[in-house]
Amino acid sequence: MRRNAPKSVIKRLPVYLRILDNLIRRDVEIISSRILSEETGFTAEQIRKDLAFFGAFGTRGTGYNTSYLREKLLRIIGLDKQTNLIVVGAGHLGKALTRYNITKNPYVKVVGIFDNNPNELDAEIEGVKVRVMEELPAVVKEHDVKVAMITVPADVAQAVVSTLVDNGITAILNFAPTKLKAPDNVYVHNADLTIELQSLIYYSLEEEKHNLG
Amino acid sequence: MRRNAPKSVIKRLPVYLRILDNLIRRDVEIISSRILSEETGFTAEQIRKDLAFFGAFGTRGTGYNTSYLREKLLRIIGLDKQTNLIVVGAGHLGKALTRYNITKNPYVKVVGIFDNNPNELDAEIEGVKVRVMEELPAVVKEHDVKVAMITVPADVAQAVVSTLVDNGITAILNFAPTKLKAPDNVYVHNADLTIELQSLIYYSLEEEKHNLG
DNA sequence: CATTGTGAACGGATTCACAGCC
DNA sequence: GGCTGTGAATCCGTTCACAATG
Repeated sequence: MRRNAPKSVIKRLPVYLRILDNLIRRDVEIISSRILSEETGFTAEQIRKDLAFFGAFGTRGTGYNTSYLREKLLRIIGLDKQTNLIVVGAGHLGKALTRYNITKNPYVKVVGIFDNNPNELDAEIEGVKVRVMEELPAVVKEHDVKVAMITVPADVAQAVVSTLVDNGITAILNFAPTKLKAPDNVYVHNADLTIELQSLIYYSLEEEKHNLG
Repeated sequence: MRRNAPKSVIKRLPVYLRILDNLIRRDVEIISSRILSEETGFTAEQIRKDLAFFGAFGTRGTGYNTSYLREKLLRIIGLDKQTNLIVVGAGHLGKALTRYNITKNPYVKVVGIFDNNPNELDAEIEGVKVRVMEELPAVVKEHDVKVAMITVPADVAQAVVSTLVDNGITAILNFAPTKLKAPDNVYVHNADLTIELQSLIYYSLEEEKHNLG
């Protein structure tokens, strides 16, 4: 196996994939790093370096075959086979995320939604029933789930993480506004909307200053 | 005015702010960078550098006064005065985000939600009525809105951006899975959940490999 | 003497410049 | 000739080490 891929590279791969999907839909068969650069906003060199990190996928003088590159990227990201995931927290955000990724992503399937609030129980979201936390281990086992999204309140998020880790989850997308502790062999990514929004406010004021000055 | 703050620093400020809020709630008056480091997972040096970028807020030998530092951070981020924002796209995600930030964030207020889907119109989310796009300019003007969140489908997102820019919006949080073009004096931040989820899948497989090997 | 604030060293990611190849 | 692939140079953020100071 090669050395670990930089995080920055991994975050760009899904962008390439999406653009390739669009290109293929429009029957474009070959694409250059320069055009990809225009579509993504990343530099052409950066795109070539990103792709070259995983292998030589292009043809010098010509460009990249869109279908071939797409296959490679699907493989690299792990989207060449079905990924099952669970959502913990069936509030508004949890429901929206469930609908979002079921409808937008053919490679990824939500196989369980969990919440201990009795108001949410037995609701069905896109055909997936909301279950109590006690049923989590069985669902995770049955569908060999490794990936979870957390949309519970901050004060219970850490307890949820422990449960997830105990049940063999290896990657967690955390929407709860709190720092989570997890073992080294579990990858936690924070997608904290409060932080995004507050940074945005900072930049809105920067722009305003700049536009005035 | 000082040089531009690195993006990485700006993304950490809201984290500090949240922890300070917690500390103040627990009547903690002084905090060291070492303790902040434990709470955030960032290194103590990094925290000191981040804060020092904006000024000398601490006391050598003692630490940082929590209330004082909180005030400073609120000021720096721009949360010392009310920020009004609008949400474009009243689908599940748009509604969830509206509820999320209204309930979680006292400094920030959603003053308008817009959608041209007649099914969504006249619905009320946390007391805010869903309006047609035609009403956007009036609402933006009335509440001096500079910040917008976009949760419309990818194929209409660029048109929405144009409308927003024309109406004086200077910062956009984009949840639509597409790259948006905007003038230099408008800050666009992509919060693309597809990308987050796909990167997560990559890491879940990395962890799995690592745990096996 | 504990802790901040900071110049210097380091490291990782991006950009440059060009060699390699169709 | 045109575009990929890549070593070298550069840039930028983090870490280190320590001087400054209440």
